[in-house]
Amino acid sequence: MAEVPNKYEIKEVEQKWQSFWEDNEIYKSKINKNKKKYSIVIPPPNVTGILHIGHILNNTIQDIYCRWKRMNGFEVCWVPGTDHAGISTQLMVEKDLATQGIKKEEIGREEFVKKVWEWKEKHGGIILKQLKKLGVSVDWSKERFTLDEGLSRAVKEVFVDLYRKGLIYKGKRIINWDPITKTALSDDEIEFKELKDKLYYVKYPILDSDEYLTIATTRPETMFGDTAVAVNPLDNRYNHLTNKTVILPLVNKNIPIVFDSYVDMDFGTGALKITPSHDMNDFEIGKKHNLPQVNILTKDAKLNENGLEFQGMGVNEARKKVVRKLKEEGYLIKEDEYIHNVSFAQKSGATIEPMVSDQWFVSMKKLAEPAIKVVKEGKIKFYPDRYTKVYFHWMDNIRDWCISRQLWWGHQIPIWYKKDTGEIYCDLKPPSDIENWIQEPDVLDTWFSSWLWPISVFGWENKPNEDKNEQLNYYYPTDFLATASDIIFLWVARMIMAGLEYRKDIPFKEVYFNSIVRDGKGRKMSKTLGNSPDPLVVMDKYGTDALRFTMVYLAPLGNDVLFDIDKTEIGRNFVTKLWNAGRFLLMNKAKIYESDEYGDDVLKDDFTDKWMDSRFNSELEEVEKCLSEYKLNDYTKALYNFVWSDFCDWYIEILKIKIDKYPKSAKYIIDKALKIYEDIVKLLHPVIPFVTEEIWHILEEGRDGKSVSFSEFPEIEKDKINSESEKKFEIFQEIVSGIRNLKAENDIPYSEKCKVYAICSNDIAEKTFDEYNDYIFSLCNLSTLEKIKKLDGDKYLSKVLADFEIHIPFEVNEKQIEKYKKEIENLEKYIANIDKKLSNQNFVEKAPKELIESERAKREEAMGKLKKLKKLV
RNA sequence: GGGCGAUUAGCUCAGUUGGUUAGAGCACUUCGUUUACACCGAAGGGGUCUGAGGUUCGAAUCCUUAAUCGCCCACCA
Repeated sequence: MAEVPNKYEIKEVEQKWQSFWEDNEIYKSKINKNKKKYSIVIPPPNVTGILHIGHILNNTIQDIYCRWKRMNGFEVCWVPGTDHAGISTQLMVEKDLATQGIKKEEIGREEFVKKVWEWKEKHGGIILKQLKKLGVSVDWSKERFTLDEGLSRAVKEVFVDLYRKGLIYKGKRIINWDPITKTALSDDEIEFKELKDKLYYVKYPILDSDEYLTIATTRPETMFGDTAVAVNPLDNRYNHLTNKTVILPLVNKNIPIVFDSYVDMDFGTGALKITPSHDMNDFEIGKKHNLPQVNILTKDAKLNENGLEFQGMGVNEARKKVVRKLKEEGYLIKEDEYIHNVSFAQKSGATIEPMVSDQWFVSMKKLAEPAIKVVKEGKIKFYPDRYTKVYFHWMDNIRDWCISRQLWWGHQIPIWYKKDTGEIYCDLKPPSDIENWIQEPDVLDTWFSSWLWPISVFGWENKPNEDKNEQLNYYYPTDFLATASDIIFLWVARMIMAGLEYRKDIPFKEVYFNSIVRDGKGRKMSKTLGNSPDPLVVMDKYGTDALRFTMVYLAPLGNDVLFDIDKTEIGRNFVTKLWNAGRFLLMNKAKIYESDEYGDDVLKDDFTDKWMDSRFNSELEEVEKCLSEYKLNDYTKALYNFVWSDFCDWYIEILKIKIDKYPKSAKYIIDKALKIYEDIVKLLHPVIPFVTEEIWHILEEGRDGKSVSFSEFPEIEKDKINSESEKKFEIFQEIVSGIRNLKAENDIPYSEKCKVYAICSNDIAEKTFDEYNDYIFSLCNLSTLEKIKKLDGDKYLSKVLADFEIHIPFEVNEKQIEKYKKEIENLEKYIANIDKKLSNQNFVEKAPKELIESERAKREEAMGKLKKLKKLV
């Protein structure tokens, strides 16, 4: 038998098993047609990112399912990998080069991309090493990267295919321009922030008239791009301005007044300046009225040659100067304080400038239709369910997806323009006479590779031959996706569309949106606040199992988790408790096995064993239910309570008495307990893999080279669930707690052995008492425990329970009398309440019979108690 | 502006289809170092469920409404 170490050496043990799992590649998955498969693809983190606390929860959830399914005999395949994260990575490298005084334009595209790859080799993949420490049971042999050869090929396949189907087009549109990274962004990559600004009222002179038309704007500096002023056709103030023209101040250009119902009469002056090149709505109005577009900004958001003397100024500087000039020339009427929303780039933080430019788009409507259908039909389920609504709302109003990015790091678009004719060529391979062509310089949005992830990771390089791709046919569709809810549109929805378009099948069956992790005060984790704990530090301090357990324990489905480092104590303490329970059982086993005084006098399963069998199987039922319904924190909570309270506080405590009392049966008693313990360890393995692996190996010799993660998950034995055993045990607990309580209330130390008389109130109490009075005696530390029919004399401390009266011979004190009185008062209130119900005609007529019966029973019980209590006062 | 979620003990949260004297963990109080565990054990105090209406024999639970907090979508210059 393996030696039982005293202390659980967290770091050492976790390190040992992590290496064992990895070195032996035990989680490598092979196609096995005889087994049901269970596959998951990891949400690929940024290749240069580092592990943060949110990753812990997300990956632990996936790991729980992989380990659980594996123990249930599934062929489990969890594919890891990373994302090239176009914008973030390019920004990072640009910044790094800047410290060396190098600008990317100086070294050119090819050299720059080389530098990014070097950066990726040097700094990339750290996050995967960190995930290894977390104990994720992924198949490392299948690791992929969104820019590796195979995935790049898949991206091209899809681009070319969509282009040929007419679903990808190039268009001059107004897009979100990020002046820092100098690229277009999709609508989903920007966010709005409330800003305190000014609303300026500027008058535009009306041609051939003394009149002015006053407009209100927050962006006077864009006036150089104005090509009209719009008013509402129903606005009586401006009826007379039909076919009139205004003179654009400073520029002295004539622009028309147009009438459009879009204009809100109640806002500002009811007159709106129209800048089609630099405002989303103005762009639409401009198109409707055939207005020209005048671009006034350079790619880094400075005024261009159209900006007169303001050319070369940044937007903010230009605004100040333009306002000053307008004031000087008498065009500025007033300025008001104004709070409005301004859009920013999520990644770079730049203020977005809407600009008109040539970009590539995916036409989404047609792709969205089947993707809406599968969710409607319940083929894909979201947890929590409310995200289906969010999904439908976005999908029903889907807009075309701007996929071109003016970056260098990413998949360059497989489009070539003929130098002389401008003819467009689109294919996987460049044209043969490449010298006559120029490739589109733009790269694709990072999500254009991510949306293929569940397909492409299985080796979908060669679409035409996909039928022969065994991996894909076996593992696709995947079974489960765990991700954060903020990428439901960016990623989840698009994967569904891509899956249906390219595999004619959903990419996953169930989507779990895990909680957002916040700090203890409910604030978002952020670098600037410095409130984001480093998971590696936490793992170091408390152990990886502890962190995993705590995160899941605290994270309810659909709500945020408030996480503090200190809270990891929950998991750490639990792991220690589990460990110590095992240590205790094994120590006893060692003692018993080396002595021969323990014979065959076997005490077959007694009431505690029957109770434990029943409880364990109910617990197992609960565990399966929680896991299949994705109630992960209930899964951990159920086991936490079961292990701590039922198994340790009651079962093991009684076991101590049992082996003392029946030494000859000790072997049987300990083995029985160890069997339950081993099953508990298995139930906990999915969430705390390290400690359970260690325990499993200590429990039995000869498990070298094996892993608990491939052992069988316990099966429910329904016939062992027995409500009578549980009821009896509850009555037993009632009297034990009652006596302890009575002692404690009266300052009788637990160590002081005292005398207790018990009167049983019913048959089942009588039976329970007779059978188990030895245990009651020991657990309460008594000198005598006697069953009586009637009490003699009146010098007792007493307690009336549901099934028992207990009495300790003692001088009665005032304090105790007060207690009785208070309890009598409570009982009277309680009974009055029931009487009120029972005397209510409506209740008696309408309530279900069982309920009325149970109310009557409750009343009777309370009355009994009351009578007995009254005797004591 | 539209939608969603939350509001239960000092704190963090459970509470299934309306029917329990409303639960847990942490914190707190008292007792306890009895040979698994002080990262422990035993016992205890503490809430009428954000406010106001309503439905019902019966509401923490259903409806209406208000307030507060949070999130998502839209982006009226």
